[in-house]
Amino acid sequence: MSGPKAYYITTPIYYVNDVPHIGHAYTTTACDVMARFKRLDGFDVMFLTGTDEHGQKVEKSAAAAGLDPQAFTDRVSENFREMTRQMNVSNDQFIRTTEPRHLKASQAIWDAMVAAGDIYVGKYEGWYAVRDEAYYGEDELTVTPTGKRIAPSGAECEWVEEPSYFFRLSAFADRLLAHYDGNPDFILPAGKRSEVTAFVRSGLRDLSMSRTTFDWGIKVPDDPKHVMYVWVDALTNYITAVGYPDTDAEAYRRYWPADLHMVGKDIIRFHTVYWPAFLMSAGLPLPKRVFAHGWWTIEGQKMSKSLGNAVKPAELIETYGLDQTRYFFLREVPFGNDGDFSRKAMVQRINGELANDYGNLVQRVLSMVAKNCAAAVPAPGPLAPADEAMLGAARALLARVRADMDVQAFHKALDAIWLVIGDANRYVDEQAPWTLRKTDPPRMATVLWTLAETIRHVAVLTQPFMPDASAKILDQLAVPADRRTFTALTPADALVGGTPLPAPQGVFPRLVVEGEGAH
RNA sequence: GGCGACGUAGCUCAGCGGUAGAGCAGGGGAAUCAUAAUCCCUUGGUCGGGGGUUCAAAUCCCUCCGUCGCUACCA
Repeated sequence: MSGPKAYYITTPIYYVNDVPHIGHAYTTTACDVMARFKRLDGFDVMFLTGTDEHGQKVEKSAAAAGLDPQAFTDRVSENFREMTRQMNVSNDQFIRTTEPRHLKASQAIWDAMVAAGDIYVGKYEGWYAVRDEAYYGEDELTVTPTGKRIAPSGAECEWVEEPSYFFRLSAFADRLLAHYDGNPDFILPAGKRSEVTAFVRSGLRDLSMSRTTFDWGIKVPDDPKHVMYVWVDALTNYITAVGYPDTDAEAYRRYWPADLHMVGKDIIRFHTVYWPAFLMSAGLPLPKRVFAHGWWTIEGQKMSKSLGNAVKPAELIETYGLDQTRYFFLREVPFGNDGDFSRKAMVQRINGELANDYGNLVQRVLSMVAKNCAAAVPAPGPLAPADEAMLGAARALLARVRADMDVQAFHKALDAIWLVIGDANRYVDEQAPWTLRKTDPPRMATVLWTLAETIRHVAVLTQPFMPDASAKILDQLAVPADRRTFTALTPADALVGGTPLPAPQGVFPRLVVEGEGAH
């Protein structure tokens, strides 16, 4: 008994010290679209997101807030849960690295790496700025005439040594390179794979894996003075969530290795070098893919704390609408590239593509049906070549979109869908059902049915991107709730003439822009 | 410095050996079912500069200019 194929997708766990912004919402939304797509395509999906709650910064922030770290993280972790709700994200689990199960998993993978002989005791040394509580590289420092080392922040540094456990990362370079080579889609997009490969090829140094300078973290087994390097802890969340260290657990056997770790481009090394090396050491299978997406600029400017221009997801939803925002995220930029978020681009996408192309297509068709077909699905007569062509385009869409989604080419998937929407608008004009109404009503019914059936295909396929709006459209076509998966995209599930339809309602309102006004 | 990517119409980009493409923006027209939405036509580029290979180069090679990324332990 194999059942449906499993698909396990993860967001990074977000560092609770941050306030959720457009970047977090973007990553999570992309995963959500992927997860929804796979579910509709018949996969048994496990979709994980969560928060990373350990580390020195959190410890400090908690102290500054007058809370103990656990109480502090309990509070701020909620910000990210709230974001997933706001973005209508369908995650199956929300993991927190302060959960007991995660302590257990982290210590277990540590023990496994120790057992493999890949962890040893050494000392971590470097130029340390007490004021910043951070180490700096030699090349980052400026030396004063008196020989003092000054960090970029202006803090004075001193040479510090602390005992530390190390991971024998240097021993894994060849195996990592072999893995990249044998699995060309392990790191996407391809440009990122080249960077990582170049980095690994240049030689790997062993990795300091523990700290003794703060407490807020997972203790090293049998040596509680040491707290694990936060990335050991953080990365392990992906297997904690499926039951590790119980590798016989149902979820572990079903979902691990993960199909896709989605990450921002800033954390690609942790996911494509360290994490695979940890897993190799522990004797666990590697995830199938790590996809590194790009960053958003805001109105052409980098997001930064000093500029205070971070965009909050809630504001986007409030201003533009939830599905509109989700659509924009995945349509505006080739997935993997950096992109710019601007009000102008947002309005252009919403009005041009959602309101005018898609929304208006649905509206013009459904209102003709409502007025001229007794508020029921029209009954088609014999299909003309133009009708067959229209339906052929709609039915060919799934295969096209699936191929694009398989490589996270969200923008291409949407592009393909919009080509059919364009075909449909063209078909309306060519067939001119408003003329057929007077000259050939049965033919009008066939045309309107063809259009409704085309829209059914489109709406089923836009569900992962815009769940609510797509549902409204499918509601207006009276498509039963259990006939909305991709298995229904066949002639056997085509709209049936005579099915009563509700009154049509607009789905994507136009945004009225200042200065545009009504003419 | 090293490695790499990119530079194509006003904007965003596709094309990656066979005499330049899309979307949006701009201009003209058609239609009137529809959220004044739609459809058709159209203006616009010596494909960063120079050199080379080839019957033929945005497309391959060299070089120059410009932009950007990576070049490890804050997460």
